[in-house]
Amino acid sequence: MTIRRLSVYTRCLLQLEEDGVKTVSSQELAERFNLNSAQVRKDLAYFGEFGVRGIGYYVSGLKAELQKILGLHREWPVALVGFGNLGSALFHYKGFARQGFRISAIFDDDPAKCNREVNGVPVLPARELGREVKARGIQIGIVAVPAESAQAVTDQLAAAGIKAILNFAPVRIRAPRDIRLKDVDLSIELETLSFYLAKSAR
Amino acid sequence: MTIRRLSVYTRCLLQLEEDGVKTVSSQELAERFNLNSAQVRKDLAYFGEFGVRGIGYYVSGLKAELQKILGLHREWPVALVGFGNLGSALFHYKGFARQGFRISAIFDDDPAKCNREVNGVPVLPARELGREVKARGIQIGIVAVPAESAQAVTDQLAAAGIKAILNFAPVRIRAPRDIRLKDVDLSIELETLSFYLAKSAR
DNA sequence: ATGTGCTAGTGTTCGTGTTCACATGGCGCC
DNA sequence: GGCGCCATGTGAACACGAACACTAGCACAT
Repeated sequence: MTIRRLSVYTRCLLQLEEDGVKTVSSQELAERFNLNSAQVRKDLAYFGEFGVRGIGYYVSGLKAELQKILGLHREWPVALVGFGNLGSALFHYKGFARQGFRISAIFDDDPAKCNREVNGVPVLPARELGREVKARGIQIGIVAVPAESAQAVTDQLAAAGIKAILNFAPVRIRAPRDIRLKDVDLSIELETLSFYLAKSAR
Repeated sequence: MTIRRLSVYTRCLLQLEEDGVKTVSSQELAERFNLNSAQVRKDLAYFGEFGVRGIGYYVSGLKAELQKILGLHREWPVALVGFGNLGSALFHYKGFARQGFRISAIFDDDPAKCNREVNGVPVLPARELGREVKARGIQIGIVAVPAESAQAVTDQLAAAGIKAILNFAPVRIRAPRDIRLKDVDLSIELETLSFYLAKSAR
């Protein structure tokens, strides 16, 4: 099953709740994402019977269920490694906090950036990574360093006992099997776009 | 067919070429991405017979073919809208330039950021978007503005005749059917990670 | 209390994408 | 020049996810 869709639904439910909508049908949800209503129902029914026949789904109830499934009912402390352009963009990105991801420590090798606080979050030298990650019980790490240092950072995170890594560096990194690793390659997205442009120009 | 994989292959071939490797087999390629070798061959054979039986694929030849298929053999001028944290991160991101994507104009509504140049690229007020995009023949736009203004920016880009949009704003935006639209939602990626963490903690 | 309408849940069908296994065909060595 | 090697290319089997169409159940009106 595609977990991504659950995230999308959750996002949508948050919006609907803000707008004061009480119930929503699978049909309505489907239309917002060009999906099939049956698919929405299957996705949701997979985890339990959240809907009410004849009515639809109660927005706040469904939201709570999905958040629980996605593990968003709690706060996740996150370590951000790399505080360059991308790192600060991610740090200031509003979307993370809204879903319960709290960047609770930033690491960077540049001494000029270290040993100060940004919005109450400490920026620390990379050598303190292991200790801090353990001390703060951090399970998620975000890698936002240049390609060259991505593998070294990953190894450090792994050694510190992190459970999941979101990698923004444009290289394939290797991590122990028990660590969930997800790559976000910004230029791959652009490349698929250019493929379609090139094709239609052909 | 998943175009994403072609991008991934290309990335790998660039690396192999740098390392001085002349030929590569589908098996070797597959191992690098935990794929099936048959799948690699199918992906590649779909566009032509690039391999040599008994040998494998010539790295530089295959790279050139894939780049052509992906439209990476040429330069794509790109418009970047939004020059906040994320915008500058994207602007400085090395990966784009390497694949032929050249950000040739930046737009922002903040007058403090406008009417100057960054690394030779002009930062212009958003109201000039339409004119500049047309004048420069820009076909690809990157939306890196807050959620609130994403739709307005999209409409402007569409009116300016842009062909493809890469959207980083965490909202679903609507664009005319003939515009290729791709969303990158940074927190969805984190959410899938938290799903697996929450599951294994269960 | 009963019927009607609406929408969730679900077995089945359908299509796409992945894997398997084999035949095909260059290349080099004898 | 012929023969064997080895990796590609590809038809067939398979699996997974998406779409359809039907059934079940709740709410509200009569």
